[in-house]
Amino acid sequence: MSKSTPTDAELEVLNVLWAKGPSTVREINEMLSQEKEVGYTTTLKIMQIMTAKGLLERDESSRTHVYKPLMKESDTQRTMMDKLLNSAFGGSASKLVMQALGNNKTTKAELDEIRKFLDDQLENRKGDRE
Amino acid sequence: MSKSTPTDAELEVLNVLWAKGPSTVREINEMLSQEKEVGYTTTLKIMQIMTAKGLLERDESSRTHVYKPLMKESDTQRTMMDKLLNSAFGGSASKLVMQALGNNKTTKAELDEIRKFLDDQLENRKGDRE
DNA sequence: ACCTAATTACGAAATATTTCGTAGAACTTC
DNA sequence: GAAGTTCTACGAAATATTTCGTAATTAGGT
Repeated sequence: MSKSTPTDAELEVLNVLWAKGPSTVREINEMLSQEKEVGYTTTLKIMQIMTAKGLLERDESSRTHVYKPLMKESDTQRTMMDKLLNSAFGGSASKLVMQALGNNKTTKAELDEIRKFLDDQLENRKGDRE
Repeated sequence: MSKSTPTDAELEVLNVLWAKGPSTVREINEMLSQEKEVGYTTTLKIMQIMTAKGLLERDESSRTHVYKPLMKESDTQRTMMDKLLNSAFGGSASKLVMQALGNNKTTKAELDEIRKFLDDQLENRKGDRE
């Protein structure tokens, strides 16, 4: 049983929900409209499908339904990462990480942060099998 | 102009080509068949489409055509990384990296390798704006 | 009550992707 | 050179995703 990743349109909806918290279709559609042309019923339909799939849950107590995501952002990120890792990087996390940091305009602050994180990780492995 | 990412089926073909070098449809199909059921003409069609899209080039000098990728593996990895970065991580490479390394069973050897890489990166930024 | 605006439900078209069958050409073998 | 095998071309079905129009319902204002 491996989790499925949301489609592109679904992910856009999720991003708004994770950022703003539970929202109505209109609220989501207004956010998305700032980025691109998208009809109200298009957003509605996507969200209805997501609800049917179990990606969202909705509160129908008022006429205007309020939706919220059923998965945590970090879990979804992990699932999508794993997919990319296996499909494009042969499962090698180090290759992926180096690609992510390589030519990119990652800031020094970010690099420092990652290094700190890495030191922690290494620390926590004291005693592991090498 | 932002590059487009290959579809799942296309990526599977590319992975074989990057690993094995220029190959025939039969060779690709045999590799893919080790992983999953897939008909010969299915693989053929995918590769024909990829050629039409400019993802592959083929040598037709012999009856059995020989295909090779037109993009480097690393460029494709980067394009796919960027897409994931922007669609699921709000553009934050550090979040992505930490997600990749976090709960994962990344080996100590890999972590060491990444740290080395990171030190190089930081070294190369001496004199950058902080 | 009537009109208008907002909302949901639903079907279906449009697009993208994946799969495969069939036909015909090119090569092999006997 | 006939029969069988391997290959490409092509169309089309199957599936997945995205988009939107229309109809019905509800709420609010006048």
